[in-house]
Amino acid sequence: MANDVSSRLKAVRQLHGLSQRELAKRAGVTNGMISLIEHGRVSPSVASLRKVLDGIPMSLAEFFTMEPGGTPQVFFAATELVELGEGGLSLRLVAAHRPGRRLAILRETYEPGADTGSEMLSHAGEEGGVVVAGRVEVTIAGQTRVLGPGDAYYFASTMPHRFRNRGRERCEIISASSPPSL
Amino acid sequence: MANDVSSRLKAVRQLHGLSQRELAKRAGVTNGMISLIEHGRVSPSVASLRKVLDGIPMSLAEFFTMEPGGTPQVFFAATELVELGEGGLSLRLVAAHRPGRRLAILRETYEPGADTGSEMLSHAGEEGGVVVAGRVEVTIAGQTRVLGPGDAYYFASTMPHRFRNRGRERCEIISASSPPSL
DNA sequence: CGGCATCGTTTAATATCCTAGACACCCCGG
DNA sequence: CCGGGGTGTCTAGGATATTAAACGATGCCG
Repeated sequence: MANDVSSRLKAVRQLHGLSQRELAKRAGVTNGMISLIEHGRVSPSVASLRKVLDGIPMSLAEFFTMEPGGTPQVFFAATELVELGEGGLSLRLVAAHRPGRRLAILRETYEPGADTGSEMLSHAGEEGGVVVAGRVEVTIAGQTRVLGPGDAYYFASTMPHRFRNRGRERCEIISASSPPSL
Repeated sequence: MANDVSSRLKAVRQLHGLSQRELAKRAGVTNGMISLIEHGRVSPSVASLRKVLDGIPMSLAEFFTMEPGGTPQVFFAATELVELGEGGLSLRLVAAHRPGRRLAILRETYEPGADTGSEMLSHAGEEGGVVVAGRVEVTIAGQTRVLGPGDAYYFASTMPHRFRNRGRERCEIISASSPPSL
């Protein structure tokens, strides 16, 4: 019910504090049309919807991607220990209890010798991160590099990848992936 | 050129190895309509486009989000200084030069007194982050909290939000948002 | 109370989309 | 040479979206 164009548009318009007429004027369409759309009495053409969203402004991608009034909660989120890894690898997931999220944000801690495993990881989506402390050896699609504090990485998760701490001090990374791989 | 519905649909259809007629049959529309859309001679209604995409199948969000012909590269990414903020706020974006990414990963530094501004931010998508150093006052949809090292947050970006460093030391956050707000 | 502003809704006429069906083309097998 | 099956394109007419303008409801001020 909150997944169709009508509800989304109404939600988005009200969130930006615009009246039907005001939005219509900015978008260069009529107020009546906005009323009809928001009531689901018509299904606007993509061209019209784009014009309307330009008045907000918001892209079509944003519009269809956004979480419609669903349950957009506020979180001062806890980080939850997720698990695993052959010794010395610990992952803490931000907002783990929130299913349906678009993002997985992780605090990864690699003790000396920790390793994501000898067989390369590969999954859908994209991911990236920033090294906060220590050093880590990153291998992506055959290329290997050692990253230190302040260094960053970003890649399509379909590329085979592996992380190892070959140094002597603990390494910490903040990473994110979308869609969530955890 | 590759940003309108016509090019996107054609790309997506061919990527799935479907002819206009075959897609039309699966979607329950006519082949002529698909031809018209792919030529930009009409701008389909959202309802029609949804029906067409159901035949792929693909959601509207995916359709408008996807990078047509994108080449997802591997990155040991540089962080690029983005700008701004009333004094003392600096943002470093990971893989800034990669358009069409699904994620924006930021290294945010708040000098004492730095502030995202008195008028609340609000946009599509979701975002979250982890505080790496210092303290920051976060206000989301009316609720205010002070977060320190190791604390995390996560929320729908449509909620009005604001970040301020009211302490005496520099604060650093690693954050991520999807779809990218920068 | 009346007057004036805003709001969202509705209606008749017009512009646009969408369908059904024909058309032109190409390739392969008779 | 003439079918048959595939492709994408085009046109006429019915279906639907969109406009322009009127309507009723609310709130505020004199």
